Amino acid sequence: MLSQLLRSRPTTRTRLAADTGISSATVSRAVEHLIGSGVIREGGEIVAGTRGRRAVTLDLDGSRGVVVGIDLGASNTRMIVADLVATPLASVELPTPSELGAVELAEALVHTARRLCGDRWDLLQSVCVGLPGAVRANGPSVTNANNLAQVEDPRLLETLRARFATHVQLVNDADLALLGEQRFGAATGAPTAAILTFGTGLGAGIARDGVLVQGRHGIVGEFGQLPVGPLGTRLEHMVTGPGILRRAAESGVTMTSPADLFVTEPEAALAAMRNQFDTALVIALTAITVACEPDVLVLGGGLAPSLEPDLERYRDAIELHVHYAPRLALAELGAHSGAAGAVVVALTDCYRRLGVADDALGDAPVGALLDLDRVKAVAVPDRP
Amino acid sequence: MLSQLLRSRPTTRTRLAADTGISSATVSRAVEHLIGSGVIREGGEIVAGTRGRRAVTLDLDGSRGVVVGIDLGASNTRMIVADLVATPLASVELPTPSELGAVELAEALVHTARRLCGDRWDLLQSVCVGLPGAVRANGPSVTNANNLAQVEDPRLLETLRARFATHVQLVNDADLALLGEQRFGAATGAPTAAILTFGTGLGAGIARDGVLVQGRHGIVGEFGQLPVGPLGTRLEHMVTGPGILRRAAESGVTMTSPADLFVTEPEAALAAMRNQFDTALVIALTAITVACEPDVLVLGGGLAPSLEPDLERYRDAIELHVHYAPRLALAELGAHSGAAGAVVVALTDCYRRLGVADDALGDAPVGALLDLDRVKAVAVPDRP
DNA sequence: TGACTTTGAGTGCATGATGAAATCAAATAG
DNA sequence: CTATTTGATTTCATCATGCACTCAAAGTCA
Repeated sequence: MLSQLLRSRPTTRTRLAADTGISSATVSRAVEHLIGSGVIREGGEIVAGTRGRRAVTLDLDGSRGVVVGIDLGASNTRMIVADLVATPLASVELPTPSELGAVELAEALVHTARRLCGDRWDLLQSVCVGLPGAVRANGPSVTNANNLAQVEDPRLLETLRARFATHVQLVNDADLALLGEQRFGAATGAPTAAILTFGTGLGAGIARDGVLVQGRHGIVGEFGQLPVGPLGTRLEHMVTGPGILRRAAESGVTMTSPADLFVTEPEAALAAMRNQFDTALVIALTAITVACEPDVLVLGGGLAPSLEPDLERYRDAIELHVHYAPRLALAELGAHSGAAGAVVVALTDCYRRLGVADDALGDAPVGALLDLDRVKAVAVPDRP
Repeated sequence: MLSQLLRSRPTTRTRLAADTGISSATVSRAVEHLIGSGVIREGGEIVAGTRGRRAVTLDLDGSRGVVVGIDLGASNTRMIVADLVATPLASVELPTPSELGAVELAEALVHTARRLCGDRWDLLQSVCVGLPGAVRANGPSVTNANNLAQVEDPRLLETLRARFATHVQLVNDADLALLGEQRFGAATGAPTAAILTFGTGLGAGIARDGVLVQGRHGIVGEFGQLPVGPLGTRLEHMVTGPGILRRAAESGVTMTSPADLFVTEPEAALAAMRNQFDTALVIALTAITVACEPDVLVLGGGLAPSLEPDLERYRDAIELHVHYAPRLALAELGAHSGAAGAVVVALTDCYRRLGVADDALGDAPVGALLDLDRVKAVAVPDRP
């Protein structure tokens, strides 16, 4: 019932009846009940040019609660506060206080969230935090967080839960970025999609039928660990910044930034390195393709924009190997995809508690597009 | 309702009521209806030593229909006829008539099935055929069937459907082998599992939460196509029979069978080849692990038994790379896993039509274990 | 052996959800 | 201003459900 409302929001009683196959009588009664309990709200009437009585639009009452989405990156942290229909209310971007321990870090996050929420703090329904590590289902606990070790400390989650006093979920940051792009960015309309992020390490996320594929040990998507290079070099070291720079140094190539690899007319030594990069990248892309056959494969992270001119070439290479290639696309939300994805997860949590059927939770638009301009518009200064 | 019956078959009215939370009154009424329509049957009473009236056991009436599972391999074809509770009724193994065209091949299969079914032919409810190729969801059509090209001809499916006059499904053979092992073999109790089969080519199948992961283009699991070797050699060529023999010939190593690679004390040249094999295999295993994080990874196909002494070593290698490794297990059903999986798919199709909820279809035991001895016991000669 | 206890299965009745059809409401077309 | 169209609500009959009770069939114990 609510499920269909989410799918085609905003809608009307008549459309709900038609879409669900439930009789209009029952729909009316159910809607009456939902309005009574404050979940749904009647909106303005449609200005339709047709004859007959005008339908009353129905929508979730977004103002009944807020959620917080946090992307806790190795260097920067982004946070978005949104209402229950995904309207961004406030956002902030600040350097991650990586010098802090787990408890202090958690308290700093809560403090910032409190500032962003303002007088809506009491309406907080759910919080999701993305972090650069593997999230195991037991607890959950975090492992493999090489770039921000303190998030492996279980007291981080304990403190967050205690101070936020609501549901708090931890999720891998690449998974969140994928969710963000799926709902608001490059992978909209692609229920099965994957992402590959070139950050400090190589991250990947997979979603099938609108649901994240998250193993119990959180290692789904760790394609960076594949020992595909000569001497068992990990794939990760061949396509991410630090690895590229190290390999350049070993080969005696001067390189100030990994982006140098993508100049249009490279010298021989650089071209050889670029070749190795391409080979490794195609392996990663092919591996993801055969792992889940995504409709769209999103490329994100700092290096991704440099790859734009060659997307078609990569796509052809994949197709050559497996006779199919997903659409390759650059991340559209950029640095905000993680926090946007965190908002999606937090909203999904809210919707589940409202009784929305599981199969509808993964469905395409949770609501208004979370548009970037608006996120920026509601940005507040780092320190008050 | 039926769903729970499948989960704990055979059961009683009282247990059904307890398990589902539905009142015993409703359960009684529903069971009455199901018995009336012939789906369910009352069995012998439980001999329980407890006081009180004895419960009447309920079970699916398996004799109301039969299904046919076919594994159409490049060299051999296996077929199992089973009743609706997965009791094997007849089986046969015969060389694949690969010289035939698509239509003739289909008719030969139907002919054999007819012979196996005997007077139960009219009870045929569903047929599933496994074949060595990628099955696309549109149609479905078949691609990448290098080892049995005629199955790509759409007339194969047309003819099968026309002659069988029931539902006929085509599924990738590795996927079926996985299903077979999941229900009856090495991966029982592991709802998310994967298989890697070393046949003429390298096949793989993935199931998550008891459901096969089948992309629309059927290329999920094509890890054999990863270009991980030197000069872009495909993974497949480094771990399967033909590739091994060719590489041996190139290196000047005499090898009569790929199994020679696994002798205990190899010469230097052979050891080097074995090393390459191991490296490639670990890449494949790691790729599957990060693709879906299976609880069990089953190894099947002709070469699999040779790997037994080294399973622990491979497992350690995976764990080294991604800090988690699935249990590695050899296929238990051997050559029968594909046909057994085909029976599972055909049964699932029947159950779905009976109205069993989707989430119960993937649940562990569809019924009596399809035990191998019994399959062999009901084997009929190749030609009558 | 026969009354009692225990457990399973079926039945009467009240309840509540549902949908078809009728009714009320609000708009436009002519 | 009336007819028509479309949306929302109400009426009423139907049906599935669960509670409580009864019937059935077994063992227990005096």
